[in-house]
Amino acid sequence: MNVRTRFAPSPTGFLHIGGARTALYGWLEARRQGGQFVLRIEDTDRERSTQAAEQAILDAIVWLGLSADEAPVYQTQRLSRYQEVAERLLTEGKAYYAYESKEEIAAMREAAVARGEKPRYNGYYRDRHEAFRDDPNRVIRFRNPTDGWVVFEDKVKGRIVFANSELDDLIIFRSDGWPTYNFAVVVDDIDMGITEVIRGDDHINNTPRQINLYHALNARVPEFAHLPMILDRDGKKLSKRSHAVNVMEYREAGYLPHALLNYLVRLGWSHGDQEIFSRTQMLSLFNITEVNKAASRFDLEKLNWLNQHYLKSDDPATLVNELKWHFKRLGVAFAQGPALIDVIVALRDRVSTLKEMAQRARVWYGPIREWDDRAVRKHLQSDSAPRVLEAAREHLSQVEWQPAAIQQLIEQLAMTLALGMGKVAQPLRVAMTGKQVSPSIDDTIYLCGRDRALQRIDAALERSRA
RNA sequence: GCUCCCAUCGUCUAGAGGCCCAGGACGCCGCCCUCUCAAGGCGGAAACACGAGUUCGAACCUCGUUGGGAGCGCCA
Repeated sequence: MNVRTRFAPSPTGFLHIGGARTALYGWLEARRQGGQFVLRIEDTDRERSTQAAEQAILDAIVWLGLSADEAPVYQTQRLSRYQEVAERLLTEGKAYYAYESKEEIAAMREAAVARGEKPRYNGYYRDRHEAFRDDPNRVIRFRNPTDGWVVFEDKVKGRIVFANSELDDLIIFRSDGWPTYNFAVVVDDIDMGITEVIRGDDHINNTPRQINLYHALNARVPEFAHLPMILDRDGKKLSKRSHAVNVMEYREAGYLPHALLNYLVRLGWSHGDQEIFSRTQMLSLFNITEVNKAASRFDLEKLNWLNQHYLKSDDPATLVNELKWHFKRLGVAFAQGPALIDVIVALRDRVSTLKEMAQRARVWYGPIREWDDRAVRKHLQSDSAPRVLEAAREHLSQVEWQPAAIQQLIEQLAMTLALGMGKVAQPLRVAMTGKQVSPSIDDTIYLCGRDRALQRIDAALERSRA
């Protein structure tokens, strides 16, 4: 059977990390089996849906590389279809008009709660067969079975059973003439030929109602896979407070899309002891039935590790564009300065994000922005510093401008001056960067370029005498 | 309140009755390497929520307790 999955965001905000994982799993599940992954924009909440949010979600999906196989479906463009299906249910007696006001319904709920019951609709219009009438409170409700059970085999949670007696007659068409979520989802999933519904486990409680709707429509019920939630580091629901929830904030923070994907795929799923998964490996190994049932917490430290892993192991050439993106955001004029690929190789063992890389690389593209006073005192204002700097200046003005040659020069310098490498490298390091931390000294000098390196030694000599 | 879901190191997880006095990874700690910081190498501390039951034998099966989470909208 041709497998079709979908990701169905509502355009009321950005794509958050939990949504990204849902999309990833749906994408993997469909692609692994040679099926299709499609998008549906659930924009029937016209109050809260925005064009900007929709675009932000689409952009994030593109950035992650979770491309859909077909054009997105928009619920707002399918109104006549929903009306048609609701009509059918009405004529078949499987749905009915109800005319309570919102206040009456609220009172109904309160009364139910007061009686110690679940807040539910009391079915007043269920058997009254009221005809259509032009009433601002007119809604269409689904005639849900009152007894029996709804049983389904969830692909991650296993067998789940609900008693129909726990359910009530849900509204499928609102008084404003738009369908409600549970109804639109079912009609869409049927029309789109969705075979596996993959979504957060906060939807488990909606599932029995939806299954009853499938039955009423004589449609084949798809399979369901309810994914556990992703919690923040404290085990609370993800929120702006904890850390970034917006996928695009991870790009801004310097994470690689495949690192994020690798992190997400391992959050709730595993394949033995394997931690590193390329897209291709995920595609062949992932199986939704192996996903964990329990909620998991988002751990930034592990994401950092993965991100650095890819920074270190990816072909540096493939990182050039991503680094440029971060340079632009920081306003770094990267056209004048060392080749980006050299910067990447020099820094990738030392940072865990591209943002950090871009920040640390600034010294090679512009003036030293700040001086570490401690570094200056310790390494520039030492007894040996002036000698080291002067000798280095002389030799650097002539040496072949390659890291290996520079390295050799410095080692010789240490010998000639009878100083340890620390006494030679540290003053130069502070001279080149203003700090006592940087890549290896040969790279640090090399990346400055000869002119800038010599100027910086002159400036450092000034400071060493200050 | 009612319904549903969940429960192995701090975190992500392996484990589908004996292979487990529980393995890997991140993080943490120590040592090595070293021009700084990293990276890397080596080593270490660290968990089966609790209680019954089934069984010759339980992290794995059953029941209960406790603790988390979700839902109960004319939101999705």
